[in-house]
Amino acid sequence: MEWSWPESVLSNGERVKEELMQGRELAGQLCRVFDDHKSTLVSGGFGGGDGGSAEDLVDKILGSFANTLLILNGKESDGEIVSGDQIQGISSGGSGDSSSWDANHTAPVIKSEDFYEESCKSTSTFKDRRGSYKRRKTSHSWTRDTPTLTDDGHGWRKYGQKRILNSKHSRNYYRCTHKFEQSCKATKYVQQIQDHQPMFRTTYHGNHTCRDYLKASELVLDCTSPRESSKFIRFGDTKQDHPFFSSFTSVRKEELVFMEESIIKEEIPPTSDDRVMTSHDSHSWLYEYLVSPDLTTLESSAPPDGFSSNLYEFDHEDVISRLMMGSFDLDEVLQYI
DNA sequence: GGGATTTGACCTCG
DNA sequence: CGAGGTCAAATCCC
Repeated sequence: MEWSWPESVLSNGERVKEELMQGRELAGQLCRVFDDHKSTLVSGGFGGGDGGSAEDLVDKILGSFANTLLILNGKESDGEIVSGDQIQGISSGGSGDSSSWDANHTAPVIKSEDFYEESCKSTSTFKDRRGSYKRRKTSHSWTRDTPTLTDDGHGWRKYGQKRILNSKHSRNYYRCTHKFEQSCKATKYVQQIQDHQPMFRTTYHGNHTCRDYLKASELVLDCTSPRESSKFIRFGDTKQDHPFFSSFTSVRKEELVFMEESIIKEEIPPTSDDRVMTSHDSHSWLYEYLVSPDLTTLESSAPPDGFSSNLYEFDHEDVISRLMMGSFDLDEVLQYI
């Protein structure tokens, strides 16, 4: 697999590095805040730390990541780099195939009021009219191609199926299980885009504003070691949900093992398309990140038996995608700069 | 019985 | 006007 960073990325490499380094530092601070204020955190209270309140830190961290993505997308020159305070409501930006932001979404920074405008408009006015809704025009969406229907960690309920023009396969529409109880606006639709080698394209819209209690209760934000904790953050669990990251849920080791077993049972033939992160690869990848004790030496940690070494050769879109998923290795990202 | 899925109707927007 | 997105009654399934 061969690829190269866009020129804008290379020229902004230092900025990217800077932003990511800041993000890591802030994440470390945040964990110390959590450590210091575990009891108050449970009751919903956020306390201050040596670098500011947890909320501020979250903002700053998310801001760093968002800025990084903007730089990667060459948006810095447009003056769209934002501070942590501005980051609330950022949804997407970028482009790509296997895991990408909506290409027609040209403005990656939007205000939170814009982001929630859709729900405000669509809820009451036409609620009693069947099939009525506020159709998304410039929706904040991103796609993901997988050879199998993988579990992204969220609960989804199918609410529709539609035959699409010029497409053999119908499109299945899903909404968040907690749409009504928690007013979660996240939706997605899944469509098979290949026949010979089954490939499913999942398009996500909106962010999860819900908390999946079943899964969240199983997750432990272990910040005993800042070193470890900084590499695996579940953004969806922060008090302040973030459109950038909260659509994905981190996956525990046990869940990954279960997922691996599921994949094995399905006996899905491997794909030759190395641009697409297969579910098997992604699971293994996540597993590696969870079990790898060393944040800084991913390259040196040998892949498990049976895994190709080129598992770690991915394009920058995968990096972006995994940034979105809230779990990534900083140094792995930096090696491409 | 309650939650999930199916499916045709309905609505919006390009 | 038609494609795409959503609703909700009917049905299925545990």
